[in-house]
Amino acid sequence: MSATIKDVAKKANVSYTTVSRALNNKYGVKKETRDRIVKAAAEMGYTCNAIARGLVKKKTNTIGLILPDITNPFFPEIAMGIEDGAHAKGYSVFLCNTNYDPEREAQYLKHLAEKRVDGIILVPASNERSLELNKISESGIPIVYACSYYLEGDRSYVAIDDERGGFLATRHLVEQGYSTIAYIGAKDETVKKDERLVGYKQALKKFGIPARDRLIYYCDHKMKTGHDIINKMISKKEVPRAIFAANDLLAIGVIQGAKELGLSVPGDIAVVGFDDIPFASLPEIQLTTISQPKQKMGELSINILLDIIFGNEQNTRRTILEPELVIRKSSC
Amino acid sequence: MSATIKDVAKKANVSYTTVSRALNNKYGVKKETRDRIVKAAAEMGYTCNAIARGLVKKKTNTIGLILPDITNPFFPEIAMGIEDGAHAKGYSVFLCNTNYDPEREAQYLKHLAEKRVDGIILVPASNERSLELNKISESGIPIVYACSYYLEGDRSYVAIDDERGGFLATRHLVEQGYSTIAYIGAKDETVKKDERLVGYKQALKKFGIPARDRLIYYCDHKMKTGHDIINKMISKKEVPRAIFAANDLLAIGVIQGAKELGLSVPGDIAVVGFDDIPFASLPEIQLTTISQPKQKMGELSINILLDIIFGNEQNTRRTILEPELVIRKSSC
DNA sequence: GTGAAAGCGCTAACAT
DNA sequence: ATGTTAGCGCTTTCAC
Repeated sequence: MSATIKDVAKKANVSYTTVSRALNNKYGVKKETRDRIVKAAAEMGYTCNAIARGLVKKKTNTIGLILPDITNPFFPEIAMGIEDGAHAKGYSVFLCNTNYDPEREAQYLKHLAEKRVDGIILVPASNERSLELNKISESGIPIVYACSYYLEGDRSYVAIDDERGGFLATRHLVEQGYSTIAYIGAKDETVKKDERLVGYKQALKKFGIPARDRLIYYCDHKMKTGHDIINKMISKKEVPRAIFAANDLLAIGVIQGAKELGLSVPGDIAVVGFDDIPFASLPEIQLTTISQPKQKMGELSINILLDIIFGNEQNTRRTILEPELVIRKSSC
Repeated sequence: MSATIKDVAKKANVSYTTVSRALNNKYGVKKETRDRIVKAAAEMGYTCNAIARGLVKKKTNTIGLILPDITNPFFPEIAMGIEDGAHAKGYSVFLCNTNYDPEREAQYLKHLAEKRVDGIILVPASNERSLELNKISESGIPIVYACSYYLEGDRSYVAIDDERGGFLATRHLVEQGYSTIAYIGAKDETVKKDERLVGYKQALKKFGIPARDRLIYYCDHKMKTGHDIINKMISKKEVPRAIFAANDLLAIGVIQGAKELGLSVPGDIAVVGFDDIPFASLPEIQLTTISQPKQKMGELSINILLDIIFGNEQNTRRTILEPELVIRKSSC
């Protein structure tokens, strides 16, 4: 189909080794020859075959980015930072959207391994450590975990202190005078506890407020879920005075549902979210939330991964960033 | 590093061709032998090298997705549909974020060609037809254009009728009794006119309202820009009674800016957007907008591309979807 | 400064 | 039903 290095060689009257050298700007090619080769290549519309190169160099200049849900505005911010950093160093990135499905995550890991990516940035779908993940780790493909961390093993990660975030959010609500504070967040029955929930409980404990199970709602991460939960609370006549939602989408869903039910926020119910997605700051929403440095997390993830790939790093670099409470109207 | 087909062959006491056959479920391998091979492969943690396979098959099971800005919630919806469809058929997708930079788009096209992707879905950064694009077209890599179309050439595309959308938006504002209607949208001095602007002018003309240049603002696609534009209007004392913004992010920025300035929407100024991103429907925003069938566009794009790749299609399939006016409070 | 030859890990004829 | 051989398009020794 498209011209190969041999075609160019023929046209320029040199061996194809020389073409390779010339096109890769290596030493030992006379300027004159090089020019002739470059010209010939351009005329033929030669495009280097990165697949063939990858096969011999055992390096594809490609990484994989596995994340749960690209339609949650939190993730595009991170993905953008990663893609940007990767592109700047000549790397391409495979986008893998797991939809929070561990099985699908495992499939992606397998595919990425087959495609011989140079590294993977993984925002896990769950806290379960899949078999596939173990295989990848053994295979030697560097993985950087983003937005999540495990303390065991020799993993590199970039995350924020979720527990601290949960604590800050809850403390803020307590300080606003609330004592009936509900928590809604993703269910996670596996090894690692949900750190945000841990922070929530910690704050309650610190202020002498008993943590009640009926105030804790496990759910998924969608806006509609937040909306539905507040409706459920109403129908059960169990509407708390304040809610800490483990992500902004849930929180915005709660606000939406509340307003539809004629409840005022924060008048009837105070809401705090988590993430600080761009829409949280809209004047119409004004969501108090725990801010994550999204861009920085993206940049750090890719930089660390590339460091590992280039061998500048041991395969373990752990970074935990500080969450920040951003106070807006939804809680005051 | 990782085991190859030859290693497996040695372990299973067969030739490596047989291993290839067995692992690819081809005919002509005794069940017994196959089982032995599969077992050996599993024990050695063999992972097929898709790079090597790609080299011989001239097929990578990989596509490229080039889009302008993944942080604009319009695009993740489309990207999700595409990624989903691709994954279902065993394809991986490269995410390429151009940030509306045609030069960067050209770079991506080149990289994707080098990586020998089987096809490309392109949401163009501009209406300019780059040299790189011509090269790709010639090279035979199938391209499906999404959210944008050109009538010349033999291109496949999936888009909505932007002109019709612009018309619907503007007509709606006219019907609400407005006659001073501003347009804000991306600047596009190139070949193809901005169809949404064309629709805007068409509607004005139809209702006998003169189109005034000073009511037309060219800008980028960011929320902050909408915010800034309304401020600029105020300081020039040129605030129109209604604004048609060519995308929702701009529109939401306008609403945000207006509220900050103490203007009520739609009381002082009516706003209509374009895209119908998920946040447009929030009770706090209630943005009247032109809805694009995002998920459908994503699905169609990938299906058409795969059809072309599989050879079920000639390399030209054009789909133009209907935009739909969604009336909410920002305009009434 | 340039060329010849080997080989990356796989698939696809062509044998047997 | 299995093995042999020849590449895919490139980089990388090792010669000259």
